[in-house]
Amino acid sequence: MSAASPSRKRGVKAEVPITREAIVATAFRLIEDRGLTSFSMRSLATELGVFPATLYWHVGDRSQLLGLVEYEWIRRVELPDEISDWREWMMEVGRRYRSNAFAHPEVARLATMERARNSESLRIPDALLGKLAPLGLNDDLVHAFNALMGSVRGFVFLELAPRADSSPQEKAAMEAELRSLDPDEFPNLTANFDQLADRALSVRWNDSADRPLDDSFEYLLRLLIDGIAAQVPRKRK
Amino acid sequence: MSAASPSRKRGVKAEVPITREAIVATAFRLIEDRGLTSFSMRSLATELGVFPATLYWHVGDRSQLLGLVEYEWIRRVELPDEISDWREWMMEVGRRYRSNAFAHPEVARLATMERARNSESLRIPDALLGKLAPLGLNDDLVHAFNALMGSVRGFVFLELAPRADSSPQEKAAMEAELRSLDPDEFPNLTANFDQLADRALSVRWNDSADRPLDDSFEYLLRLLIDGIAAQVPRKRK
DNA sequence: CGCGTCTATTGTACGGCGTACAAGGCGAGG
DNA sequence: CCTCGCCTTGTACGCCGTACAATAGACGCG
Repeated sequence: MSAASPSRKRGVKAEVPITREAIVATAFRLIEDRGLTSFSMRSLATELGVFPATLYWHVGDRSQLLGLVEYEWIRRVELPDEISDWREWMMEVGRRYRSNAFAHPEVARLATMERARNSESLRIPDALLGKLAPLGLNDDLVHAFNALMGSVRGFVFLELAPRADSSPQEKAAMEAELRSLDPDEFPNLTANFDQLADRALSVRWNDSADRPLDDSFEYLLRLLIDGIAAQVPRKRK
Repeated sequence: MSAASPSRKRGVKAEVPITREAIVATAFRLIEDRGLTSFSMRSLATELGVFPATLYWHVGDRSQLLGLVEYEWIRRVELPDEISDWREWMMEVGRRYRSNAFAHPEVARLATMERARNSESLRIPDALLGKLAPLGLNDDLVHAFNALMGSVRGFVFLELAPRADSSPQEKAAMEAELRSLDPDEFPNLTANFDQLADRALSVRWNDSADRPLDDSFEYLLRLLIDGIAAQVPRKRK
Protein backbone atom coordinates (compact mmCIF):
# COMPACT_ATOMS: atom_id res chain seq x y z
CA MET A 1 0.00 0.00 0.00
CA SER A 2 2.96 2.28 -0.09
CA ALA A 3 5.55 4.22 -1.99
CA ALA A 4 8.43 3.18 -4.14
CA SER A 5 11.04 5.82 -4.77
CA PRO A 6 10.58 6.70 -8.40
CA SER A 7 13.72 6.05 -10.35
CA ARG A 8 13.02 4.88 -13.78
CA LYS A 9 14.78 6.66 -16.57
CA ARG A 10 13.73 9.99 -17.95
CA GLY A 11 10.46 9.74 -19.74
CA VAL A 12 9.86 6.09 -18.97
CA LYS A 13 6.21 5.52 -18.31
CA ALA A 14 5.07 4.18 -14.97
CA GLU A 15 4.31 0.46 -14.67
CA VAL A 16 0.97 1.31 -13.11
CA PRO A 17 -0.57 3.97 -15.33
CA ILE A 18 -1.01 7.28 -13.56
CA THR A 19 -4.49 8.41 -14.45
CA ARG A 20 -6.36 11.45 -13.30
CA GLU A 21 -8.83 9.21 -11.48
CA ALA A 22 -6.11 7.32 -9.65
CA ILE A 23 -4.52 10.58 -8.52
CA VAL A 24 -7.81 11.95 -7.21
CA ALA A 25 -8.68 8.71 -5.46
CA THR A 26 -5.28 8.52 -3.79
CA ALA A 27 -5.43 12.18 -2.78
CA PHE A 28 -8.87 11.55 -1.25
CA ARG A 29 -7.51 8.65 0.75
CA LEU A 30 -4.39 10.46 1.91
CA ILE A 31 -6.34 13.53 3.03
CA GLU A 32 -8.75 11.37 4.93
CA ASP A 33 -6.11 9.14 6.52
CA ARG A 34 -3.42 11.63 7.38
CA GLY A 35 -5.36 14.87 7.60
CA LEU A 36 -5.68 17.82 5.27
CA THR A 37 -2.88 19.79 6.91
CA SER A 38 -0.28 17.11 6.36
CA PHE A 39 -1.35 16.43 2.79
CA SER A 40 1.05 17.70 0.18
CA MET A 41 1.63 17.29 -3.52
CA ARG A 42 4.98 15.75 -2.72
CA SER A 43 3.62 13.16 -0.34
CA LEU A 44 0.95 12.29 -2.87
CA ALA A 45 3.59 11.85 -5.55
CA THR A 46 5.65 9.64 -3.24
CA GLU A 47 2.62 7.52 -2.46
CA LEU A 48 2.04 7.01 -6.17
CA GLY A 49 5.71 6.27 -6.80
CA VAL A 50 6.13 9.19 -9.12
CA PHE A 51 7.77 12.61 -9.27
CA PRO A 52 5.71 15.60 -8.17
CA ALA A 53 5.69 17.24 -11.57
CA THR A 54 3.82 14.27 -12.99
CA LEU A 55 0.77 15.28 -10.98
CA TYR A 56 0.75 18.69 -12.54
CA TRP A 57 0.56 17.25 -15.97
CA HIS A 58 -2.62 15.33 -15.09
CA VAL A 59 -4.58 17.54 -12.74
CA GLY A 60 -3.12 21.03 -12.84
CA ASP A 61 -2.13 22.64 -9.59
CA ARG A 62 -2.98 21.85 -6.02
CA SER A 63 -6.20 23.81 -5.83
CA GLN A 64 -7.60 22.16 -8.95
CA LEU A 65 -6.79 18.78 -7.47
CA LEU A 66 -8.57 19.68 -4.25
CA GLY A 67 -11.54 20.77 -6.34
CA LEU A 68 -11.68 17.32 -7.89
CA VAL A 69 -11.51 15.70 -4.46
CA GLU A 70 -14.40 17.86 -3.26
CA TYR A 71 -16.41 16.86 -6.30
CA GLU A 72 -15.77 13.21 -5.51
CA TRP A 73 -17.06 13.79 -2.00
CA ILE A 74 -20.29 15.66 -2.69
CA ARG A 75 -21.10 13.27 -5.51
CA ARG A 76 -21.62 10.55 -2.92
CA VAL A 77 -24.68 12.14 -1.42
CA GLU A 78 -27.74 10.52 -2.98
CA LEU A 79 -31.06 12.29 -3.01
CA PRO A 80 -34.03 10.37 -1.57
CA ASP A 81 -36.29 10.76 -4.57
CA GLU A 82 -38.55 8.05 -3.25
CA ILE A 83 -39.80 10.31 -0.46
CA SER A 84 -42.69 12.50 -1.52
CA ASP A 85 -43.48 14.48 1.61
CA TRP A 86 -41.29 17.57 1.40
CA ARG A 87 -40.60 17.69 5.12
CA GLU A 88 -39.44 14.12 5.34
CA TRP A 89 -37.46 14.59 2.15
CA MET A 90 -35.54 17.48 3.69
CA MET A 91 -34.90 15.64 6.93
CA GLU A 92 -33.48 12.74 4.97
CA VAL A 93 -31.28 14.90 2.75
CA GLY A 94 -29.88 16.52 5.87
CA ARG A 95 -29.14 13.17 7.41
CA ARG A 96 -27.47 11.85 4.30
CA TYR A 97 -25.37 14.95 3.86
CA ARG A 98 -24.23 14.72 7.46
CA SER A 99 -23.57 11.04 7.34
CA ASN A 100 -21.42 11.50 4.25
CA ALA A 101 -19.51 14.18 6.15
CA PHE A 102 -18.92 11.83 9.05
CA ALA A 103 -17.75 9.13 6.69
CA HIS A 104 -15.05 11.48 5.34
CA PRO A 105 -14.63 14.31 7.80
CA GLU A 106 -11.37 15.72 6.52
CA VAL A 107 -12.61 16.00 2.97
CA ALA A 108 -15.94 17.32 4.23
CA ARG A 109 -14.20 20.13 6.03
CA LEU A 110 -12.19 20.90 2.93
CA ALA A 111 -15.34 21.01 0.82
CA THR A 112 -17.02 23.41 3.22
CA MET A 113 -14.07 25.76 3.40
CA GLU A 114 -13.41 26.09 -0.30
CA ARG A 115 -16.79 26.07 -2.07
CA ALA A 116 -15.61 24.19 -5.09
CA ARG A 117 -17.75 25.75 -7.82
CA ASN A 118 -18.43 22.79 -10.02
CA SER A 119 -21.72 21.69 -11.46
CA GLU A 120 -22.07 18.84 -8.99
CA SER A 121 -22.14 21.33 -6.13
CA LEU A 122 -25.41 22.72 -7.50
CA ARG A 123 -27.24 19.39 -7.66
CA ILE A 124 -28.50 19.47 -4.08
CA PRO A 125 -29.38 23.18 -4.10
CA ASP A 126 -31.46 22.65 -7.22
CA ALA A 127 -33.32 19.71 -5.72
CA LEU A 128 -33.92 21.61 -2.50
CA LEU A 129 -35.38 24.48 -4.46
CA GLY A 130 -37.63 22.03 -6.23
CA LYS A 131 -39.21 21.27 -2.88
CA LEU A 132 -39.27 24.80 -1.52
CA ALA A 133 -40.58 26.66 -4.53
CA PRO A 134 -44.03 25.02 -4.68
CA LEU A 135 -44.73 26.02 -1.09
CA GLY A 136 -45.57 29.55 -2.06
CA LEU A 137 -43.18 31.29 0.25
CA ASN A 138 -42.87 34.28 -2.04
CA ASP A 139 -40.10 36.60 -0.89
CA ASP A 140 -39.11 34.19 1.84
CA LEU A 141 -38.11 31.51 -0.65
CA VAL A 142 -34.54 32.68 -0.82
CA HIS A 143 -34.37 33.06 2.94
CA ALA A 144 -35.68 29.60 3.64
CA PHE A 145 -33.17 28.26 1.15
CA ASN A 146 -30.29 30.11 2.76
CA ALA A 147 -31.35 29.20 6.27
CA LEU A 148 -31.42 25.51 5.40
CA MET A 149 -28.21 25.42 3.39
CA GLY A 150 -26.28 27.63 5.77
CA SER A 151 -27.43 26.02 8.98
CA VAL A 152 -27.02 22.45 7.93
CA ARG A 153 -23.67 22.81 6.24
CA GLY A 154 -22.40 25.14 8.95
CA PHE A 155 -23.59 22.98 11.83
CA VAL A 156 -21.90 19.92 10.42
CA PHE A 157 -18.73 21.87 9.77
CA LEU A 158 -18.54 22.99 13.38
CA GLU A 159 -19.33 19.51 14.57
CA LEU A 160 -16.30 18.21 12.72
CA ALA A 161 -13.99 20.93 13.92
CA PRO A 162 -11.67 19.34 16.50
CA ARG A 163 -10.73 16.38 14.36
CA ALA A 164 -7.25 17.67 13.66
CA ASP A 165 -5.08 17.77 16.75
CA SER A 166 -6.65 15.30 19.11
CA SER A 167 -3.88 13.43 20.80
CA PRO A 168 -5.04 11.59 23.92
CA GLN A 169 -3.22 13.92 26.28
CA GLU A 170 -4.62 16.98 24.52
CA LYS A 171 -8.08 15.59 25.03
CA ALA A 172 -7.40 14.90 28.67
CA ALA A 173 -6.07 18.42 29.18
CA MET A 174 -9.15 19.88 27.54
CA GLU A 175 -11.46 17.76 29.63
CA ALA A 176 -9.65 18.78 32.82
CA GLU A 177 -9.83 22.43 31.84
CA LEU A 178 -13.55 22.27 31.14
CA ARG A 179 -14.32 20.32 34.30
CA SER A 180 -12.60 22.87 36.46
CA LEU A 181 -14.13 26.05 35.11
CA ASP A 182 -14.44 28.88 37.58
CA PRO A 183 -18.10 29.09 38.71
CA ASP A 184 -17.72 32.84 39.19
CA GLU A 185 -16.61 33.41 35.63
CA PHE A 186 -18.88 30.82 34.00
CA PRO A 187 -21.83 30.32 36.33
CA ASN A 188 -24.15 28.89 33.71
CA LEU A 189 -21.70 26.49 32.15
CA THR A 190 -20.78 25.07 35.52
CA ALA A 191 -24.39 24.90 36.72
CA ASN A 192 -25.48 22.90 33.68
CA PHE A 193 -22.25 21.07 33.15
CA ASP A 194 -23.62 17.55 33.41
CA GLN A 195 -26.10 18.12 30.63
CA LEU A 196 -23.50 19.67 28.37
CA ALA A 197 -20.37 17.68 29.04
CA ASP A 198 -19.02 16.36 25.75
CA ARG A 199 -22.41 16.91 24.11
CA ALA A 200 -22.29 20.61 23.32
CA LEU A 201 -20.27 22.68 20.86
CA SER A 202 -17.36 24.37 22.65
CA VAL A 203 -17.86 22.03 25.60
CA ARG A 204 -16.46 18.89 24.04
CA TRP A 205 -13.16 17.13 24.26
CA ASN A 206 -13.82 14.06 22.14
CA ASP A 207 -14.13 13.93 18.39
CA SER A 208 -17.57 14.06 16.94
CA ALA A 209 -16.78 10.62 15.64
CA ASP A 210 -16.80 9.37 19.19
CA ARG A 211 -19.75 11.30 20.53
CA PRO A 212 -21.83 12.69 17.74
CA LEU A 213 -24.44 15.32 18.26
CA ASP A 214 -27.07 13.26 16.49
CA ASP A 215 -29.98 14.43 18.58
CA SER A 216 -29.02 18.06 18.33
CA PHE A 217 -28.87 17.79 14.58
CA GLU A 218 -32.32 16.23 14.43
CA TYR A 219 -33.58 18.98 16.70
CA LEU A 220 -32.13 21.63 14.42
CA LEU A 221 -33.65 20.08 11.32
CA ARG A 222 -37.07 19.93 12.98
CA LEU A 223 -36.79 23.52 14.12
CA LEU A 224 -36.01 24.74 10.63
CA ILE A 225 -38.46 22.62 8.73
CA ASP A 226 -41.37 23.06 11.11
CA GLY A 227 -40.66 26.77 11.19
CA ILE A 228 -40.81 26.98 7.43
CA ALA A 229 -43.93 24.83 7.33
CA ALA A 230 -45.62 27.23 9.73
CA GLN A 231 -45.23 29.98 7.18
CA VAL A 232 -46.73 28.09 4.29
CA PRO A 233 -49.92 30.00 3.38
CA ARG A 234 -52.27 27.06 3.87
CA LYS A 235 -52.00 24.55 1.16
CA ARG A 236 -50.13 21.55 2.34
CA LYS A 237 -49.73 21.74 6.06
CA MET B 1 3.44 51.82 7.27
CA SER B 2 5.91 49.34 5.98
CA ALA B 3 8.97 47.25 6.43
CA ALA B 4 12.58 48.07 7.01
CA SER B 5 15.06 45.29 6.43
CA PRO B 6 16.31 44.42 9.89
CA SER B 7 20.03 44.85 10.13
CA ARG B 8 21.13 46.00 13.47
CA LYS B 9 23.91 44.09 15.13
CA ARG B 10 23.46 40.84 16.94
CA GLY B 11 21.50 41.26 20.13
CA VAL B 12 20.77 44.95 19.64
CA LYS B 13 17.26 45.79 20.73
CA ALA B 14 14.78 47.24 18.31
CA GLU B 15 14.18 50.99 18.36
CA VAL B 16 10.49 50.36 18.56
CA PRO B 17 10.00 47.74 21.24
CA ILE B 18 8.57 44.50 19.94
CA THR B 19 5.85 43.57 22.39
CA ARG B 20 3.53 40.63 22.32
CA GLU B 21 0.62 43.01 21.88
CA ALA B 22 2.23 44.76 18.92
CA ILE B 23 2.92 41.44 17.24
CA VAL B 24 -0.65 40.25 17.68
CA ALA B 25 -2.08 43.56 16.49
CA THR B 26 0.12 43.56 13.39
CA ALA B 27 -0.69 39.93 12.66
CA PHE B 28 -4.40 40.76 12.93
CA ARG B 29 -4.01 43.61 10.47
CA LEU B 30 -1.91 41.62 8.00
CA ILE B 31 -4.32 38.69 8.00
CA GLU B 32 -7.21 41.00 7.44
CA ASP B 33 -5.53 43.10 4.75
CA ARG B 34 -3.72 40.47 2.75
CA GLY B 35 -5.70 37.35 3.56
CA LEU B 36 -5.02 34.41 5.79
CA THR B 37 -3.46 32.32 3.04
CA SER B 38 -0.75 34.85 2.26
CA PHE B 39 0.04 35.54 5.89
CA SER B 40 3.33 34.10 7.09
CA MET B 41 5.61 34.43 10.06
CA ARG B 42 8.25 35.80 7.74
CA SER B 43 6.07 38.49 6.22
CA LEU B 44 4.97 39.48 9.71
CA ALA B 45 8.59 39.76 10.81
CA THR B 46 9.41 41.86 7.77
CA GLU B 47 6.48 44.13 8.47
CA LEU B 48 7.76 44.67 11.99
CA GLY B 49 11.34 45.21 10.79
CA VAL B 50 12.65 42.24 12.67
CA PHE B 51 14.00 38.75 12.07
CA PRO B 52 11.51 35.87 12.16
CA ALA B 53 13.02 34.20 15.20
CA THR B 54 12.20 37.26 17.27
CA LEU B 55 8.51 36.42 16.98
CA TYR B 56 9.07 33.01 18.43
CA TRP B 57 10.61 34.48 21.52
CA HIS B 58 7.50 36.55 22.18
CA VAL B 59 4.54 34.45 21.11
CA GLY B 60 5.70 30.89 20.57
CA ASP B 61 4.89 29.26 17.29
CA ARG B 62 2.49 30.12 14.53
CA SER B 63 -0.53 28.33 15.93
CA GLN B 64 -0.19 30.03 19.29
CA LEU B 65 -0.01 33.37 17.55
CA LEU B 66 -3.15 32.60 15.58
CA GLY B 67 -4.82 31.66 18.85
CA LEU B 68 -4.03 35.10 20.21
CA VAL B 69 -5.42 36.73 17.08
CA GLU B 70 -8.64 34.75 17.44
CA TYR B 71 -8.91 35.83 21.04
CA GLU B 72 -8.52 39.43 19.99
CA TRP B 73 -11.36 38.97 17.52
CA ILE B 74 -13.97 37.27 19.70
CA ARG B 75 -13.21 39.68 22.52
CA ARG B 76 -14.75 42.45 20.45
CA VAL B 77 -18.27 41.05 20.60
CA GLU B 78 -20.10 42.81 23.40
CA LEU B 79 -23.12 41.23 25.03
CA PRO B 80 -26.30 43.32 25.15
CA ASP B 81 -26.87 43.05 28.87
CA GLU B 82 -29.33 45.88 28.74
CA ILE B 83 -31.89 43.73 26.92
CA SER B 84 -34.05 41.70 29.26
CA ASP B 85 -36.34 39.80 26.91
CA TRP B 86 -34.48 36.59 26.08
CA ARG B 87 -35.65 36.49 22.49
CA GLU B 88 -34.54 40.00 21.69
CA TRP B 89 -31.30 39.36 23.55
CA MET B 90 -30.52 36.39 21.34
CA MET B 91 -31.39 38.23 18.16
CA GLU B 92 -29.04 41.00 19.17
CA VAL B 93 -26.18 38.69 20.11
CA GLY B 94 -26.52 37.03 16.73
CA ARG B 95 -26.41 40.37 14.96
CA ARG B 96 -23.38 41.54 16.88
CA TYR B 97 -21.51 38.33 16.32
CA ARG B 98 -22.21 38.54 12.61
CA SER B 99 -21.36 42.18 12.35
CA ASN B 100 -18.03 41.56 14.05
CA ALA B 101 -17.40 38.81 11.53
CA PHE B 102 -18.15 41.16 8.64
CA ALA B 103 -15.83 43.77 10.13
CA HIS B 104 -12.95 41.26 10.06
CA PRO B 105 -13.90 38.43 7.74
CA GLU B 106 -10.51 36.81 7.36
CA VAL B 107 -9.93 36.57 11.08
CA ALA B 108 -13.52 35.46 11.57
CA ARG B 109 -13.00 32.56 9.20
CA LEU B 110 -9.81 31.64 10.99
CA ALA B 111 -11.57 31.69 14.35
CA THR B 112 -14.34 29.42 13.07
CA MET B 113 -11.98 26.92 11.53
CA GLU B 114 -9.65 26.49 14.48
CA ARG B 115 -11.78 26.66 17.63
CA ALA B 116 -9.22 28.45 19.73
CA ARG B 117 -9.91 27.00 23.17
CA ASN B 118 -9.27 29.97 25.39
CA SER B 119 -11.42 31.23 28.20
CA GLU B 120 -12.74 34.12 26.14
CA SER B 121 -14.29 31.66 23.69
CA LEU B 122 -16.62 30.44 26.45
CA ARG B 123 -17.94 33.85 27.42
CA ILE B 124 -20.77 33.89 24.87
CA PRO B 125 -21.74 30.23 25.37
CA ASP B 126 -22.05 30.86 29.09
CA ALA B 127 -24.24 33.90 28.60
CA LEU B 128 -26.40 32.08 26.08
CA LEU B 129 -26.92 29.27 28.55
CA GLY B 130 -27.90 31.83 31.13
CA LYS B 131 -30.86 32.73 28.92
CA LEU B 132 -31.75 29.22 27.80
CA ALA B 133 -31.55 27.39 31.11
CA PRO B 134 -34.43 29.22 32.85
CA LEU B 135 -36.81 28.33 30.03
CA GLY B 136 -37.29 24.83 31.35
CA LEU B 137 -36.38 22.99 28.18
CA ASN B 138 -35.19 19.95 30.11
CA ASP B 139 -33.44 17.50 27.83
CA ASP B 140 -33.73 19.89 24.92
CA LEU B 141 -31.52 22.46 26.58
CA VAL B 142 -28.36 21.08 25.05
CA HIS B 143 -30.04 20.74 21.66
CA ALA B 144 -31.31 24.29 21.64
CA PHE B 145 -27.84 25.45 22.62
CA ASN B 146 -26.18 23.45 19.86
CA ALA B 147 -28.72 24.49 17.27
CA LEU B 148 -28.17 28.16 18.00
CA MET B 149 -24.40 28.04 18.25
CA GLY B 150 -23.94 25.76 15.29
CA SER B 151 -26.38 27.48 12.97
CA VAL B 152 -25.31 31.01 13.64
CA ARG B 153 -21.60 30.43 13.54
CA GLY B 154 -21.90 28.07 10.60
CA PHE B 155 -24.18 30.32 8.59
CA VAL B 156 -21.84 33.27 8.98
CA PHE B 157 -18.87 31.13 8.07
CA LEU B 158 -20.49 30.05 4.83
CA GLU B 159 -21.55 33.60 4.10
CA LEU B 160 -17.93 34.70 4.27
CA ALA B 161 -16.65 31.86 2.15
CA PRO B 162 -15.76 33.35 -1.24
CA ARG B 163 -13.70 36.18 0.17
CA ALA B 164 -10.40 34.63 -0.86
CA ASP B 165 -10.03 34.51 -4.62
CA SER B 166 -12.33 37.15 -5.95
CA SER B 167 -10.57 38.90 -8.74
CA PRO B 168 -12.96 40.85 -10.98
CA GLN B 169 -12.61 38.48 -13.90
CA GLU B 170 -13.18 35.47 -11.65
CA LYS B 171 -16.39 37.06 -10.46
CA ALA B 172 -17.48 37.77 -14.01
CA ALA B 173 -16.74 34.19 -15.03
CA MET B 174 -18.74 32.88 -12.14
CA GLU B 175 -21.65 35.15 -12.90
CA ALA B 176 -21.64 34.09 -16.52
CA GLU B 177 -21.54 30.44 -15.56
CA LEU B 178 -24.46 30.79 -13.19
CA ARG B 179 -26.51 32.83 -15.60
CA SER B 180 -26.17 30.21 -18.29
CA LEU B 181 -27.08 27.11 -16.36
CA ASP B 182 -28.67 24.34 -18.32
CA PRO B 183 -32.44 24.34 -17.59
CA ASP B 184 -32.54 20.60 -18.14
CA GLU B 185 -29.90 19.90 -15.52
CA PHE B 186 -30.99 22.59 -13.07
CA PRO B 187 -34.68 23.29 -13.71
CA ASN B 188 -35.39 24.80 -10.32
CA LEU B 189 -32.36 27.03 -10.14
CA THR B 190 -33.07 28.46 -13.54
CA ALA B 191 -36.80 28.84 -12.91
CA ASN B 192 -36.20 30.84 -9.75
CA PHE B 193 -33.01 32.49 -10.84
CA ASP B 194 -34.14 36.08 -10.45
CA GLN B 195 -35.02 35.61 -6.84
CA LEU B 196 -31.75 33.88 -6.05
CA ALA B 197 -29.21 35.69 -8.15
CA ASP B 198 -26.40 36.89 -5.92
CA ARG B 199 -28.63 36.50 -2.87
CA ALA B 200 -28.37 32.79 -2.17
CA LEU B 201 -25.54 30.58 -0.93
CA SER B 202 -23.92 28.77 -3.88
CA VAL B 203 -25.63 31.16 -6.26
CA ARG B 204 -23.50 34.20 -5.60
CA TRP B 205 -20.59 35.78 -7.37
CA ASN B 206 -19.99 38.85 -5.24
CA ASP B 207 -18.46 38.95 -1.79
CA SER B 208 -20.78 38.98 1.12
CA ALA B 209 -19.31 42.36 1.85
CA ASP B 210 -20.96 43.66 -1.30
CA ARG B 211 -24.28 41.89 -1.04
CA PRO B 212 -24.85 40.58 2.42
CA LEU B 213 -27.55 38.11 3.23
CA ASP B 214 -28.91 40.30 6.00
CA ASP B 215 -32.53 39.31 5.57
CA SER B 216 -31.77 35.63 5.37
CA PHE B 217 -29.82 35.84 8.60
CA GLU B 218 -32.71 37.59 10.34
CA TYR B 219 -35.05 34.96 8.97
CA LEU B 220 -32.85 32.19 10.34
CA LEU B 221 -32.61 33.78 13.77
CA ARG B 222 -36.39 34.14 13.92
CA LEU B 223 -36.91 30.57 12.85
CA LEU B 224 -34.63 29.25 15.56
CA ILE B 225 -35.76 31.48 18.37
CA ASP B 226 -39.47 31.24 17.66
CA GLY B 227 -39.09 27.51 17.31
CA ILE B 228 -37.45 27.27 20.70
CA ALA B 229 -40.04 29.57 22.23
CA ALA B 230 -42.79 27.32 20.96
CA GLN B 231 -41.40 24.51 23.06
CA VAL B 232 -41.23 26.45 26.30
CA PRO B 233 -43.71 24.70 28.65
CA ARG B 234 -45.84 27.78 29.27
CA LYS B 235 -44.18 30.18 31.56
CA ARG B 236 -42.85 33.08 29.59
CA LYS B 237 -44.31 32.91 26.13
C1' DC C 1 33.75 50.09 38.99
C1' DG C 2 33.59 45.06 37.50
C1' DC C 3 31.10 41.16 36.81
C1' DG C 4 27.74 37.95 36.11
C1' DT C 5 23.00 37.03 34.64
C1' DC C 6 18.92 37.89 32.25
C1' DT C 7 16.51 39.67 28.17
C1' DA C 8 15.84 40.27 23.48
C1' DT C 9 17.54 39.94 19.05
C1' DT C 10 20.49 38.52 15.11
C1' DG C 11 22.13 35.46 11.75
C1' DT C 12 22.24 31.02 9.90
C1' DA C 13 20.66 26.70 8.83
C1' DC C 14 17.54 22.63 7.91
C1' DG C 15 14.03 20.30 5.82
C1' DG C 16 9.67 20.68 3.47
C1' DC C 17 6.58 22.95 0.44
C1' DG C 18 4.24 24.30 -4.45
C1' DT C 19 5.48 24.49 -8.90
C1' DA C 20 8.00 25.92 -13.33
C1' DC C 21 10.64 23.94 -16.97
C1' DA C 22 13.87 21.70 -20.00
C1' DA C 23 15.25 17.12 -21.26
C1' DG C 24 14.25 12.79 -22.83
C1' DG C 25 12.11 8.03 -23.49
C1' DC C 26 8.37 5.61 -25.52
C1' DG C 27 4.43 4.33 -28.57
C1' DA C 28 1.56 5.35 -32.59
C1' DG C 29 0.81 7.03 -37.26
C1' DG C 30 2.77 7.75 -41.50
C1' DC D 1 12.32 3.98 -40.36
C1' DC D 2 11.07 8.50 -38.94
C1' DT D 3 8.51 11.93 -36.54
C1' DC D 4 5.63 13.70 -33.34
C1' DG D 5 3.06 14.04 -29.34
C1' DC D 6 2.26 11.95 -24.84
C1' DC D 7 4.04 11.41 -20.37
C1' DT D 8 7.69 11.33 -16.90
C1' DT D 9 12.10 12.56 -14.99
C1' DG D 10 15.29 15.45 -12.81
C1' DT D 11 16.47 19.82 -11.30
C1' DA D 12 15.87 24.20 -9.68
C1' DC D 13 13.74 28.42 -7.48
C1' DG D 14 11.81 30.81 -3.94
C1' DC D 15 8.91 30.43 -0.42
C1' DC D 16 7.69 28.49 4.32
C1' DG D 17 7.97 27.28 9.77
C1' DT D 18 11.18 26.95 13.08
C1' DA D 19 15.47 25.35 15.82
C1' DC D 20 19.66 27.14 17.69
C1' DA D 21 23.94 29.24 18.82
C1' DA D 22 25.92 33.75 19.21
C1' DT D 23 25.76 38.07 21.14
C1' DA D 24 24.73 42.92 22.61
C1' DG D 25 22.72 45.74 25.92
C1' DA D 26 20.26 46.32 30.64
C1' DC D 27 20.39 45.45 35.30
C1' DG D 28 21.53 43.86 39.99
C1' DC D 29 25.20 43.20 43.12
C1' DG D 30 29.68 43.17 45.05
